[in-house]
Amino acid sequence: MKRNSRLSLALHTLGHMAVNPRKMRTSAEIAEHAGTNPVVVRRVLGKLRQAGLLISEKGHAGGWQLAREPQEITLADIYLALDESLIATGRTEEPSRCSVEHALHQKVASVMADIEKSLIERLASTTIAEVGGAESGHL
Amino acid sequence: MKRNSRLSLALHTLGHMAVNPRKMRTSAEIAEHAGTNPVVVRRVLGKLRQAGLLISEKGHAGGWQLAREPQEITLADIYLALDESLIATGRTEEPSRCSVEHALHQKVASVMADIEKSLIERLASTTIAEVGGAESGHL
DNA sequence: CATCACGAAACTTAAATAGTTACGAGAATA
DNA sequence: TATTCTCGTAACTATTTAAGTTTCGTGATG
Ligand code: FES
Ligand code: FES
Repeated sequence: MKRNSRLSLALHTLGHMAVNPRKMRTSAEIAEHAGTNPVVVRRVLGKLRQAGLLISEKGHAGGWQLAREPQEITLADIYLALDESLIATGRTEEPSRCSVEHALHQKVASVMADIEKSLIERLASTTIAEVGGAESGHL
Repeated sequence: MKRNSRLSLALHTLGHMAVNPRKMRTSAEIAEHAGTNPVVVRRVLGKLRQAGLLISEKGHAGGWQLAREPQEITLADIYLALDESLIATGRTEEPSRCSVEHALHQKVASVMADIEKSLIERLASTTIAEVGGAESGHL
């Protein structure tokens, strides 16, 4: 697994959960499907839990589950829960003494903000129920 | 200097060039202003030269210069010349056997493609002449 | 022909991310 | 109550990517 895999992992996992929302999944199971490590899974899903998308329980019958109906969870919810903006705008800049740099940064930051907003709108139009759709896979 | 600084460096440099298009700048001068290394500057500007935005010349009076008028160079030109998509869509995926993953990837890739197109349109609406604008800075 | 600048290759350093190990806490089961 | 299962978290290692550096060759100028 490579870079920026957190979003992929989250989307994939919740896509499967949408197919079978009642099933309790352990991080070990999920990790095996995703070809990664249980701890990595817990790290990523932990953020989704913080955002109120997932519920986790400890102990014997423990594991992970959707916190609400699949129709009520959009791709934007997942994207925002991870707060790792795909739109990388250079970096956080200190106040530059150079006016050209400053003007540029203003312009680019403004464009990027619009673009991210538009990205979120697009993602918000699809739920995990739709994308997990007609599926009877092995997870 | 950190990550994804190539675009920043390119924009900043061309912004200054737009203010004073006749001046020949050496990579050493540019590097000093940008707080980086001449070789890094040549690497980045080299891509802009390949894209036909800049001209470089060797020798005594050598250095870098705009290949055309500042009014004819947009931020999109620069972005595209570097071809380092800010929109990181997970990664190049091998054909996945998992239909959920496949559906997800299709959806996300489609959204990302739209978003990038829209980003380029936005960037194309500003030229470096505009952003370098009313400037008499020290470069 | 000496100098200056780019071009490019090779290498080193630094940062970010994923992966791993390890252990504690809570919940169900026996 | 003891055992077992699973999450939560911290600390560490490994991998990957980008930036920075060194070095040498080439062409142009004076
Ligand atoms: S991974 Fe999507 S199915 Fe097992
Ligand atoms: S850096 Fe923009 S002015 Fe020197």
